[in-house]
Amino acid sequence: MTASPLPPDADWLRLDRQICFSLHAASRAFNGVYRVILKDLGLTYPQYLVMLVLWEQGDLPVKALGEQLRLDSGTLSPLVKRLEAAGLVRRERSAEDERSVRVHLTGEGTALRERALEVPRRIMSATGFDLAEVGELRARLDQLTAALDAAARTEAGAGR
Amino acid sequence: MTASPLPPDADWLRLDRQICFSLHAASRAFNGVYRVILKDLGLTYPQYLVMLVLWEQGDLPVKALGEQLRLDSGTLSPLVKRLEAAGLVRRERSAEDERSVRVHLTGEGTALRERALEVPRRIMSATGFDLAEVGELRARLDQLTAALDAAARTEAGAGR
DNA sequence: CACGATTGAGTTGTACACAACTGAATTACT
DNA sequence: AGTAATTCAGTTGTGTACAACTCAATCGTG
Repeated sequence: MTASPLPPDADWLRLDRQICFSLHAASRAFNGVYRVILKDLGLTYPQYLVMLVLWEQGDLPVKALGEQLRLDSGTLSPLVKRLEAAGLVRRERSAEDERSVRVHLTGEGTALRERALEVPRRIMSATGFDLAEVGELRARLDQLTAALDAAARTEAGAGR
Repeated sequence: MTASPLPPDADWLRLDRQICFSLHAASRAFNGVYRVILKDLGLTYPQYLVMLVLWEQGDLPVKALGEQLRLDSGTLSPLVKRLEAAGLVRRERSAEDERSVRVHLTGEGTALRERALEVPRRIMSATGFDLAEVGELRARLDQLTAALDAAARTEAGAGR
């Protein structure tokens, strides 16, 4: 059947290409700008995220880092090892719970914060957005993430 | 000096953590939902993007695929090879330009489109957004991407 | 026609991201 | 107390991303 060149569903495929491509592209573009700006600091974008959390909240177990950044140990373990190799953090087995590993900032890691302070402004200016627009976009994205996370759990078994 | 616990710049670092984390998380959440839905089709999210372009536009050289998806040959070459290994596409050296490789859909690759038609609706429902909201977000993201791309080129030499 | 520059695909090396797994430590339950 | 279930970090394997590079084919210019 269906020799029609463009079934009605084709419009949906086109739309899907557009939206998922837009998000994918935006994420990679963001990543690219951070890559350029963070090169001076010797950090990658995910490494910068980890450092931001540590600067804000101090030493944390790997587990807590993973919860805040939604990264699992498979991603975080080697990443933190690279930060350690760079001399920015130290890893220490917790005394109370031998399973847990706390990530500590070194002096060098703490000092790097001073140089990182200019990063956000450079990013903001790169987006061309003002504070309100950034806030609005962020709210939208968080809403989207929440919906997608909820759906991911449901979809796992559904769809058949 | 500066024993003050939170310099004014700290607010910017916090904001930066929020916005870049939001985008990062949204992108990964989107990826996660696609991963679940595309598992039935045996495709990853980037592979699905390639198939969408091929379904829409027919056979294309690797170069054209890369331009549309903003992926370079380092990413695309192995990806297309995996699609070929899965029997969905064929690669053929172009006759006119021996440097160029055209990616052709196989019968199996073309047939897969039928099964992919339900993907967009499942994604849409997972987002919890309606058509207008998706369109608005997409416009915002494209605007952001354009600004970031322009800035990336400028920032390369600037910032010093 | 010749030759240097450019182009298209592919390779190499590094760094995420994540599923699936391992192993050790801790907790829960009986 | 003693064992099963859980938790935390780490490892392994696959698949992107992307910079930097190679190599062959093609183009541009003299």
